[in-house]
Amino acid sequence: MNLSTRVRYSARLMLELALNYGNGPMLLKEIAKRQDISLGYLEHLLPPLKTAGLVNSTRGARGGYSLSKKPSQITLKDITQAMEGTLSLVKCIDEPATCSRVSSCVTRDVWSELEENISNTLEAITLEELVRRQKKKTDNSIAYNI
Amino acid sequence: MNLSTRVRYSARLMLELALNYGNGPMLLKEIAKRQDISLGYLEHLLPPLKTAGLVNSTRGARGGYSLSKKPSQITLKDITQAMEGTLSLVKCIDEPATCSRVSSCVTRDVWSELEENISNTLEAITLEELVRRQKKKTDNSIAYNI
DNA sequence: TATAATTCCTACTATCTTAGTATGTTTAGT
DNA sequence: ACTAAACATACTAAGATAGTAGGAATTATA
Repeated sequence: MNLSTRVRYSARLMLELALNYGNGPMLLKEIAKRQDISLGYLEHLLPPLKTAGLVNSTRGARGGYSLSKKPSQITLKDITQAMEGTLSLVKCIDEPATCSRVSSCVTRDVWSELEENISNTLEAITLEELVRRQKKKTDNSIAYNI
Repeated sequence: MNLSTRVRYSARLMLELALNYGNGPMLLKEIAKRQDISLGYLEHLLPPLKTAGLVNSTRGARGGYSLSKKPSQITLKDITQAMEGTLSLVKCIDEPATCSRVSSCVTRDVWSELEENISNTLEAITLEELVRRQKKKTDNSIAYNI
């Protein structure tokens, strides 16, 4: 039950885009710097996010990335699903044909319930919420430093 | 976010022990047969379950395994934790020192909340509950076949 | 039109995890 | 003694994961 680096980094990347929302395209290079993630690796994360319709890109000089929806309309579920393809915890849920025990297996049922639970939790967290939290942290930190 | 075979098989193994609860030690060979899991692989799952204090074993001829507590006192959280060592989704929660961003990282906070959620869900499901569900399924299936 | 900055694309690699097999040792009942 | 079982250890094959490298395509700007 480990969260992949792909998903974790994507969440941080999307948070940066959300923080930048409304200010035009943002450079991947800047995101890489702010989040301390290698540019080369970040580049791998964009195609799935684009395919899922979560980000827009502008090519060429002065290009960059931006959210394709308002931060309030993008959830952690969207991001996770974009990166993993599915939220499924066990194969037999998406593809029942792969296991002959499906109809009688109670463990499958509970994994399915857990998955539903996770899905709902992730869906409840929007980028807007993350931005709100991040700003709160930053403000507190500044207040501390005065 | 994939559930390992170790955890899934362990849950099925423990369910069998729960179904057999009160009838003395159960043969791993029989569990292997009933659940269609290779005996050799099942053998790997027992040591962590024993270490976690979830099962007892009797060695030698007429030996086998049995639950070391009542089915109502063993949860899926116990089993998962025994097999994975931790429920942690991301390393920075158990080991904050591994990441310098810990204090300012809001994604860490939400992963932590998700983890808490999963933990609670797993803790709410006991082997007793699984047995209850399994018997219900079996009964329905029998009723169907009459 | 040349240049520079950027996204985009593809291939490669090294490491780790996972699932599984194989082989033998120890223990205890009969 | 024999047999049936748990227990222990080592090995392997396949796949996933995280990451690097190198270049192609696109576009603003001078």
